[in-house]
Amino acid sequence: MEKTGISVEEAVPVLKLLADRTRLTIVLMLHQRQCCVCEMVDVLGMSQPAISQHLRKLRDAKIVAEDRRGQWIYYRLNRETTFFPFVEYILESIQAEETLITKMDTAKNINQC
Amino acid sequence: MEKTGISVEEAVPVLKLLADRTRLTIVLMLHQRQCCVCEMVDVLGMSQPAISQHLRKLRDAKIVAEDRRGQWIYYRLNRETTFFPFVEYILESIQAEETLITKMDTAKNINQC
DNA sequence: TCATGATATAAGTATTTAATTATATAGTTA
DNA sequence: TAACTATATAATTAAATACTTATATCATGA
Repeated sequence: MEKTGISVEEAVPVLKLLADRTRLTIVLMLHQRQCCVCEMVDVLGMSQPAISQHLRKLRDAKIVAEDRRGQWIYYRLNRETTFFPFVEYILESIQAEETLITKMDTAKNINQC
Repeated sequence: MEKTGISVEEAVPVLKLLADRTRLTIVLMLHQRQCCVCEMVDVLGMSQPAISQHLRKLRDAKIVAEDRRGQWIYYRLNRETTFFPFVEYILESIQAEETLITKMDTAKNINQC
């Protein structure tokens, strides 16, 4: 059992951000592959501002990072933090619903991003 | 990397409960050994009702369990849940402050529980 | 049985949070 | 440059949350 060894102070804000169904699903999606916002909107069936606001929190906390490519902004997990192994293990402990991948593929086809 | 394989629905409420400094410290204490409420009050320097209310939430979610022994109620981690391995790994990923164990010992001496 | 100590519950409150709607910004293409 | 698409931000609001203080419960021991 490998330890990531982060402090309570470091762990709490990370756990807070993962402890929301919408954000947890977002990071689970990003654990599969990078995604642009429109895909998340489709998959999660939620308003675009809601998704953007969740992404801002995740970005501020450095859990995710963005890459702009033309019109689209692709999000990905930020692997450059001390707590990334902690986040990664949590994500790997969670079984994404079967439908998540299906929905991600569908979203990718609907949007041309 | 062994997977605990819990669902998003199962993970979110567990993460919500762990995503609080006080509760996370409580479960970190219980990961060391069982404790009674008065020890937690001492270690965390918080009011007894505040601790009791956190414990109720943790108990309702089956993250912890209680054993009454006379006047004292000892709490411990509840190992009988599907999500226990998930909780355990999170706790093992977090370095408890050096002072925590010291404080736990001191509390144990101050109270006769 | 009465006083005491340990813990739980209730009621109230201030803060945080996650949504919504409306609007702004920024890149793309005609 | 104008229209369009993708994304972000702002303002607002309802709900959830983590305390506080006051009180109740429950076991123990005089």
